[in-house]
Amino acid sequence: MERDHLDLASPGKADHNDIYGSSVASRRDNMKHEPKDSRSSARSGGIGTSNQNPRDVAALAEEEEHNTDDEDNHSEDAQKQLVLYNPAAVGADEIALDADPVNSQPRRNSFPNYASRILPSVGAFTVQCANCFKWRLIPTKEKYEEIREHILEQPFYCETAHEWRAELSCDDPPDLTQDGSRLWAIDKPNIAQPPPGWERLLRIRGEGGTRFADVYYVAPSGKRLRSMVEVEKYLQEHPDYVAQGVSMSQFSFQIPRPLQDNYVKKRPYRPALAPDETEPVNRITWIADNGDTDLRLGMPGPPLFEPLSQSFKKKRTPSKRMSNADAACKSS
DNA sequence: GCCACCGGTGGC
DNA sequence: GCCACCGGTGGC
Repeated sequence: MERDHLDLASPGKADHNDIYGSSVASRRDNMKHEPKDSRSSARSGGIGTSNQNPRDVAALAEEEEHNTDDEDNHSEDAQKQLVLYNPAAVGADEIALDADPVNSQPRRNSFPNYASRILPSVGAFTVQCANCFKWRLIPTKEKYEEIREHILEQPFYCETAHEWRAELSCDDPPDLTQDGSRLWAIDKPNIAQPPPGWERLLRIRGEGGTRFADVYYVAPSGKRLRSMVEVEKYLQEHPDYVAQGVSMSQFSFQIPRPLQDNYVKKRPYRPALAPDETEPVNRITWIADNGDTDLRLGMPGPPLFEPLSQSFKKKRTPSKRMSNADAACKSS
């Protein structure tokens, strides 16, 4: 069941697959750090184990900015400029990938220990052809959500893209490959499209945190809801939406998973937990952008897939809030 | 005071 | 290990 995500770049091995991707873009500014490339030889553990289950959906992201005040272990992207996905930069007129002005906005967290950090955000969406396994860019978030909703029953093929790319076929080179140039995450399949007028927002957290991402639903009123409990409550308080047909089944707070193995901090072992070998149906993978400023359609990209994780590992320093966590940890 | 982002817990 | 929920907090 487990397959190597690298298979993506070498179609032909996988079985029936449909993988979506959403690309996450973030910017890096500046940098005072000397470029280093200590990680050029590093190997990603994550990639090799990622699964390419036919049910997978993937998200792709550019690397987020590093904490500029941290040690200079962020390696090599010192001089990288922030790059949001820019369709014009692709230089291919076959596809116009929407750079989502909302999701592409660089975000900064506001925590002291994350100073200057810019968070990744979704910049593009991709889906894997179930026949050739090449990744195809999806022009809009809406189209992506539409495809994702029924991906299990209606696999995606290159031909599916004819709606926006008339000539596309499996003979064409992939729109992009998992070349280590950005963060990848495998999305969940069959997530309902948000109700009309509502938006499903995916917010990528900074690396090294306890969670990879958060999903929010934004109601037409602008109200942000962050759990099924909140949605339910909101609908109860606003029966007009229910009357319009909005139902709980249209909401899902499932988040994608980073391909990069160490993107999320591991939770300390809890002996009470039963071992669980079962792999969820889907896995997510992230690729960190190594500085390229565009999604190079059809271009192979550098062969590396080294862990961006190395550059993030030491980011988090203890804080007062962590001392609480420590206390909680010890007490349990 | 709001809210976006993060941590942590409990459950599985 | 993943998921769901929600409290806390700094910046605005």
